[in-house]
Amino acid sequence: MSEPPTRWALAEDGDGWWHAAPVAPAARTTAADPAEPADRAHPATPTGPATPRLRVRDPAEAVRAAPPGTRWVWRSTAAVYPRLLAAGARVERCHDIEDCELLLLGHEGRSGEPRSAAAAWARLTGGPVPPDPAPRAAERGAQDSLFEPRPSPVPLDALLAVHADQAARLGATAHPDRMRLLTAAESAAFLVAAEMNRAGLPWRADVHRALLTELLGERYAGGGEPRRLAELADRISAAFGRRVRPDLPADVIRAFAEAGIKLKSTRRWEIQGLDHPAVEPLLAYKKLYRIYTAHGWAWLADWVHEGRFRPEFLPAGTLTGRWVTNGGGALQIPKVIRRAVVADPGWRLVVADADQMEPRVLAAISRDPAFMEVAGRPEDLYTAVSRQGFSGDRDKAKLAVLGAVYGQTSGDGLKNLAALRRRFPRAVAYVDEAARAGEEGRLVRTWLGRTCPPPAVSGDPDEGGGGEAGVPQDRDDAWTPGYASTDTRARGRFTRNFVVQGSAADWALLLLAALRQALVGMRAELVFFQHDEVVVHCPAEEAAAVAEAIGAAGERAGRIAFGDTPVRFPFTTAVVECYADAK
DNA sequence: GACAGACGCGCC
DNA sequence: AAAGGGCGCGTCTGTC
Repeated sequence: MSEPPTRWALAEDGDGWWHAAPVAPAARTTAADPAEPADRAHPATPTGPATPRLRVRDPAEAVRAAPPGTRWVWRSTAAVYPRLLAAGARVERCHDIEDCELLLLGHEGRSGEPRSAAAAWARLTGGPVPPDPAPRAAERGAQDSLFEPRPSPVPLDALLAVHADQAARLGATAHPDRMRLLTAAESAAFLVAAEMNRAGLPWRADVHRALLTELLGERYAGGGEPRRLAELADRISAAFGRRVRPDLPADVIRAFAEAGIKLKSTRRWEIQGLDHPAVEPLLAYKKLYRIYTAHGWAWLADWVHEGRFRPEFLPAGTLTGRWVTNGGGALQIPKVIRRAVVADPGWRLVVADADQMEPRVLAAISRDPAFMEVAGRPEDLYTAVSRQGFSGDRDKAKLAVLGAVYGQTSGDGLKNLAALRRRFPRAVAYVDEAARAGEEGRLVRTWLGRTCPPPAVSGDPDEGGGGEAGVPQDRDDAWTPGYASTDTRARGRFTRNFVVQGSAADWALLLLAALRQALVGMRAELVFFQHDEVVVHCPAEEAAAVAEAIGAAGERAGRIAFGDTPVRFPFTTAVVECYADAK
């Protein structure tokens, strides 16, 4: 495909009519899906009165009228695409105006400004800029958006103008090709999310219920905690010699204090070393209580219907570009509960986990020759690192790498970090520089150009805020011996991690886009995505091809995102009937 | 009763 | 052994 795809714009007018028209080539924001080179700028072709325009009741009609492969320019994929899917109108690619606006505003250092299409249009025309509608509350189980405030409609011509403006602004970014790739990939991710929301994750409520009874015991008719939780609570009380409510941290701390043990909190790691008879039942209680409240019977009733768990996936939900889900805690499903995720009869789950994704991404973005070489070997990355100055100790090597990525400040990690720095100076310097940028109030970007917003303005406004770089602050915490305040150092840890976690998220978007494309023509469906892991539900006979496609998509994503590097992006892949069997 | 923030813990 | 990144979400707790 050398010809860039046709672009059409689609807009709703507020009276139930949809308007569609081709986009003049000069206005293309471009680029690409991961598969294709960025659309190049075209000579201006004015959209004259001769341009065909569609006015239809059903947007799916417009999709069917346009050439296959058209890139759809619309306000918001999440607002439009579910309806198209329901009408059987899948699209291949899109340009999500409001997501692109968010990315551009961030890149331009204007992250606080409203990102709606209406706001973008207002900025373009000098009108009053409407604030963004409040992020909608999770509507548990609700299927209708009847009572949501509807965003003001943006006429087709306004949409076209905003699109043209975005094309120009993309061209003015630090790395236009990367930024175009990012917007295209994230637009594709919104398509994937809508399709995943529709498909749902296969979920066996009967298996889940049996699991709950096995773990937690029967529920009593009168309500209250299930049997095993009640028994554990009794044992805890017995150990303290009085009634203690294990789900009340204050009560637990008081009870330990009465036993002569001072605690700062009731976190597991603080409790588990203690010598007290309540420790064992208390830890067991915490674990089960968590399952009971977060993924118990109530959760099942709320979230699983007709054999599917349907969380609402939301790409770009975090600052770093990771996804979040709205409701259902889909990205925190405890491992033990995954027993309930079972493929349909005759179908399989292909579960693929990218191996040590973040260190590999650090290798690629830092261009550290030694680290890239290590990340290109066909073996476990930490094992490979451990041969480089860690005398084969994989755990130490892993700790050092994670310490570098997360900003470890103490413990043995620091010593290991020094060894890492000697062997892979450029890689460590890359994250160190990101941390310094954060401490000095500068902005950092991911490889493709997603930009971290400046620090929140709450509290002292003198921190970071407006790019007064170069002066590490030292205020409000005399107790720390360091050169910078707690907040400043926290900011440094955030920006340090941002460049790695965010660039990994960049890669994951490309992975999803490439995989989605590879699955066209198969019955296989993407049903789950969690940062570095995908789950595809497919007929058993497609499983091998799907596994192959995932591996290819990962390598392709690495090549498209980071260019030609030796870094590999392998997966651990399992073809299973039950999700719990994948690990 | 509604709301906000802290806590604690699940996942990556 | 101890404390570093990103989240969602349920519960508790204090406040209005």
